[in-house]
Amino acid sequence: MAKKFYITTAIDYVNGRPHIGHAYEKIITDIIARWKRLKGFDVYFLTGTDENAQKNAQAVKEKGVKSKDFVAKNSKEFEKLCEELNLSNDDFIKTTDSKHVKVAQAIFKKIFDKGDIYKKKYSGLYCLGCEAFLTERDLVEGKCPEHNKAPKIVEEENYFFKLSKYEKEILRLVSSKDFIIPEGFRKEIVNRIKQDGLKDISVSRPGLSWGIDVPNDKKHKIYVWIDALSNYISALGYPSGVKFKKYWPADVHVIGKGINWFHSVIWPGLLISAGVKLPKKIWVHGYLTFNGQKISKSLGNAINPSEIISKYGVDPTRYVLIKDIPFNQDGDFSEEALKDRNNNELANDLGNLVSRTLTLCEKYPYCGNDDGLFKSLNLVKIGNYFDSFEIHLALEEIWKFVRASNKYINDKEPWKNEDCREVVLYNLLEALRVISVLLSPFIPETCEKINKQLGVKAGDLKTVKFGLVKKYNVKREGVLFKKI
RNA sequence: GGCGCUGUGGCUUAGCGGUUAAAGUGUCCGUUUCAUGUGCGGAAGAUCCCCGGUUCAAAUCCGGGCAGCGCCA
Repeated sequence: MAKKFYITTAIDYVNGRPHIGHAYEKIITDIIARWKRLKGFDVYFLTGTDENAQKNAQAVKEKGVKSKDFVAKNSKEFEKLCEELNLSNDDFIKTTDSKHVKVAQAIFKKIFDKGDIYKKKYSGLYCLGCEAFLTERDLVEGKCPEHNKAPKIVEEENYFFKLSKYEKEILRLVSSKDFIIPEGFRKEIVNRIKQDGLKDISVSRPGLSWGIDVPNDKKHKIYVWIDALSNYISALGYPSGVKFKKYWPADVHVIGKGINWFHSVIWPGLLISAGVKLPKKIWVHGYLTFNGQKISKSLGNAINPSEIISKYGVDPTRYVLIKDIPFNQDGDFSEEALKDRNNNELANDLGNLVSRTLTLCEKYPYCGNDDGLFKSLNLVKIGNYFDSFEIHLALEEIWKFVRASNKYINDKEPWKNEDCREVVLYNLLEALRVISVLLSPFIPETCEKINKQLGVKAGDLKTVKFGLVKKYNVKREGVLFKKI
């Protein structure tokens, strides 16, 4: 039986439309999911939307629309984005789904029954924008620096989770080198726990009209931790669902650096208390800038990925978002970079390679043995890069083989060199077939087109070797990438 | 303020203790036509942020700065 692999993205707030940062996280997750499928894993890939956040209620208030309509409409945008990005996700969870509501409450109850949730009065400065209590030190001139609004003094009675109780276990967990990657984000968490320790956290909010009721206490709503994080198991049908039994624990949670603490500390705390197995890995990625500028609504530079995709195509969009952005850093997205990458790498290197090869193969026969082209394919290196989640380097390593293939045609000159023509053309066809398999996690639509022109079916990783396919049914069909 | 990340040719990235610091892009030159005005070859272009230290040897390790960014429940 195939080994399972469960991978998730964070769920997105639906108080606004998707931007390129959302697209980035979904794409890198999709690439890992597709790669694991190539390796023969039984993959489950989850993404979705967080619809219960207080921010949504605020947005509704500001716009004067019906909350359900607002949330449903925006959530649809995110679902549409998944299709546009050609994601291979197996499910799309919404935290307003009834199955999710039940699980969030079940988790709350489980932790409560264990004695890890208690009621306490709390007074503090509450910022509506942050949906959180702030300390005096956080304020700048008496205002929340992020939202530029004075916080209100609020006294609340809240439910608290005994996170402090699990400090030792959590510290041990995050100290493991495999749990949080890249290393820098792991250090951040470890140092913070060692330095400040863990305090109990509030897991409810009173008097809200929006969100999931605390079990047996309708005056309170479940706060974001338990609500949002439990999507990863509610989607699988916790506690008794077939999928839950099969796929949990998650192999990787893919998240942005802003929510590392919640996933690496609070989520494990909740799971330990609830007696649920822990996820194996948290993969933290950086943020995107657009033309070198931070993406924000106030700057008005939030870029709509749908527009980019419809303008340039899904694969150039996927490609450029991966190629330039390293594993442990922030990255920049610009249409200029997309244009350069599209023209130079996708169209000239890959598109032209396919085009010149197929033209020759339609004219001349091909067959023979490996004559050295495959030496430039380092599959081990590619695999290692994937294993360490350095997918931009994996892509670069695959590209070396694309370039080597172009050089190979030049050197061998099969159009005039009859002696080696048959063998060279066969080597090229095999190279294209293999390239198509290896690139399929990154640019799946293009690889389907290549397969179609070669007359082969999509292969898995076992098919990445010379000489596997003997007969091709070559049919050239237009260009793969238009120049921009 | 505490903690952390990043700083390599014009640009985007590799390298992370050991030959003349690598690749792509951009610029310039040459060359080819099977191919999408594509490909291939070559040239110019780097005080590897700064200052110290460790070492036979440092872009790479350590300390201290500077700059950009992030996290602080």
